[in-house]
Amino acid sequence: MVSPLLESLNPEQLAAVTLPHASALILAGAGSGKTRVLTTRIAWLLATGQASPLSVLAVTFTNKASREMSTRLSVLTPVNIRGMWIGTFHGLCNRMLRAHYREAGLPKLFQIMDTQDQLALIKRVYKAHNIDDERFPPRQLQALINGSKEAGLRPNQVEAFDEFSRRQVEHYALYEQACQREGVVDFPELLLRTYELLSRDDSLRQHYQRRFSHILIDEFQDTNVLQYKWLKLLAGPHAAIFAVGDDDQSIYAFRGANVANMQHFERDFSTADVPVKLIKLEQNYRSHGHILDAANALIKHNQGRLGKNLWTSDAHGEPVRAYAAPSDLDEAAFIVDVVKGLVEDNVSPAEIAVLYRSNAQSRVVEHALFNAAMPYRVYGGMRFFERAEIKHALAYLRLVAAPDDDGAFLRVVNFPPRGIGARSLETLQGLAQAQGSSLWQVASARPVSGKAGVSLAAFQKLVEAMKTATQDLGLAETVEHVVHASGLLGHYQSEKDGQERIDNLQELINAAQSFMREAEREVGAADEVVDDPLTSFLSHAALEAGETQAAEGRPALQLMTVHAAKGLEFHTVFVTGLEEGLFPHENSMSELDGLEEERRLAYVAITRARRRLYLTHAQSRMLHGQLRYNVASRFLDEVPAGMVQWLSPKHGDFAAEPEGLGRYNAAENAREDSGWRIGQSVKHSRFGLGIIIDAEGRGTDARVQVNFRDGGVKWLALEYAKLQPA
DNA sequence: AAATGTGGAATTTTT
DNA sequence: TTCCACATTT
Repeated sequence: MVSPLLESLNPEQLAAVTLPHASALILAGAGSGKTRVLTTRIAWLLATGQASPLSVLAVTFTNKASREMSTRLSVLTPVNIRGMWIGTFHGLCNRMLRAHYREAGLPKLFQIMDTQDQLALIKRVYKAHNIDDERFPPRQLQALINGSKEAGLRPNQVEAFDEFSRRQVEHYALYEQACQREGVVDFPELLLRTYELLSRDDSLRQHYQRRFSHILIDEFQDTNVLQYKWLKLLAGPHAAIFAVGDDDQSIYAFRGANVANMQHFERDFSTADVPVKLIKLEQNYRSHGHILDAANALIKHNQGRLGKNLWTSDAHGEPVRAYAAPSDLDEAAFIVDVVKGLVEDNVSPAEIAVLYRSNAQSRVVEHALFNAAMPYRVYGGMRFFERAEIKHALAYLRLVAAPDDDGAFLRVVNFPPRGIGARSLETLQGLAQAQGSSLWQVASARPVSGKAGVSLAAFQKLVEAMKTATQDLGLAETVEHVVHASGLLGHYQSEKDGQERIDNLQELINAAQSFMREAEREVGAADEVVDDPLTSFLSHAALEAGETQAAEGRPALQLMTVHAAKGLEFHTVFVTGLEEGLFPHENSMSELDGLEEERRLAYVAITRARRRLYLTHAQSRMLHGQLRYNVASRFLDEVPAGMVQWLSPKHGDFAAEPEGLGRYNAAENAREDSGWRIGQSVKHSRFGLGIIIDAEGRGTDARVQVNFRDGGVKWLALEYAKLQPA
């Protein structure tokens, strides 16, 4: 019964799956069967009787990953995986806090704030304490709060360097008071609360430590300091931690991910007699050889890797292609051309991805695709549960569940408009602040005079009526009732372009329905859901923001950032905008380890491709309303020339080939009489490689402006500067 | 309370 | 350029 499970695993995968009970670090390269190893490991533990479902805890970062793990696991094992804890860090922490809310010092119905709610709360705190939001930008405080919490620091533990940061820490403390008063928690708070709860409460900690003898973590390189501490705390003296990750795919340092956790792991989880076992999965089952060669060559330029080299038993496949476009428009046109050819060769557009470093780059490509009538889908942007109409509906639901939620109160007290203006709300907020109570309480206790007071009373009556009416209803019916009774539906019906919002509200009712169906069917939090469906649904809405777009009917070309592509794979991949300043991004240069993270990002991009890979760059690009001339990315040079087939003159040296693919405008062409032209790559004996971005003067006065890769932008007199075509 | 104007910023992002 | 938040007007 074990052997079919282990069939067709390669020796390293087999070793990882069947490791004896001890902590292990699995260095799993891109496309090396990481998820398979993780799920098979669990199935093997169950099959051999080494673990019961109750003793397994599996942690992921995204809901998608945790769903995939559950799905794949249920195929691999006959055992009912209900009872196993599989989820995201935040989901699991939420579960623990719901179960032990009293010990954690939280109200029973505490609500989870998403990032938007958090920012709104910060702004409210500012207003209540007359804090200047010019001097202290709310977003900056938000970053400080989240950064501190993710490092495990409360306000009294944050070090202040100067007057400014001292004030900021004060604001952090005020924010915490507000959270506590309103019974709301932000994302990092879920982690930190749980961590503090477990460190404080010995019997609780021991309970979980005894229970979870097997802890498995996916994407370990993405853990932050707090998550690592959390794992360390939860792993009792006898737990085996199975950490799977890839240091070369660490691309989230900017949001606190700490690759060093991988190094610390060996030190922290080795016991006196059993060292942490390290296994490398280097055989890649995704890409053809040439693609892997390029990826390996690129990532070799990084220092301080744990060290890994992907290989495949597959064919070399097609060469990696590169293309230098004169402009971003031409780059897009090139993509459209190639995609047309691929589709004719029966490659599904859904199997083709256009990757870029930043979202702003999608526009030009979208435009070209639109004009070519090619279906495409852009990932990223507004998520379902983040949409205004959805948040409004959820706010009504939150008030029904817990009326002291000021954030929810303010969001809908005058939406749809019912004549409660800013001035009456300010009075109300002043009173609440003075009495340290919620807006709801203040409004109930002291009727506000005038028309607004009447509306306010009507609003409270409305919410109370909702509560009564939905008392005995199921979740979906509750949502449906609230959507109607709140007047949201009516409001959008009378709006000219409200149809999409109405559809979304309908979709929210559907979401509630499938949420209940899911909970009844199986997995995880079922008990809590039965206990209090509404609170569970609200937590679900906060923790799982949903898809950005409904899936489209016909297959569409995939457009997304490189970050969003992590974990995915495609037949063909275009890595676009490979230009200095864009990819690697200029902002990364000033960050510690910034360039190396950009390189890892490029590595992730390349390793998404199974069969065909295009690397493109544009010599000029419209950015922030300004035409910019960029030098080709150093990453292009870091892939050895022999591995790349250039479909254009390398780095777009169009001067050497006047009949080339360039399409310069007349104004630019008119300027050239010197043998040099704008957009041309040049080499300077001292400044190195660059690109001509402007020119002026004639004859002996002629000067050109060059953007050097390493030396910035300089004006050079052609008569004296020793410029060479590069 | 909607409509219009203005200024400023514009990697990457999950929970 | 384009998007957003915020302020001012109508």
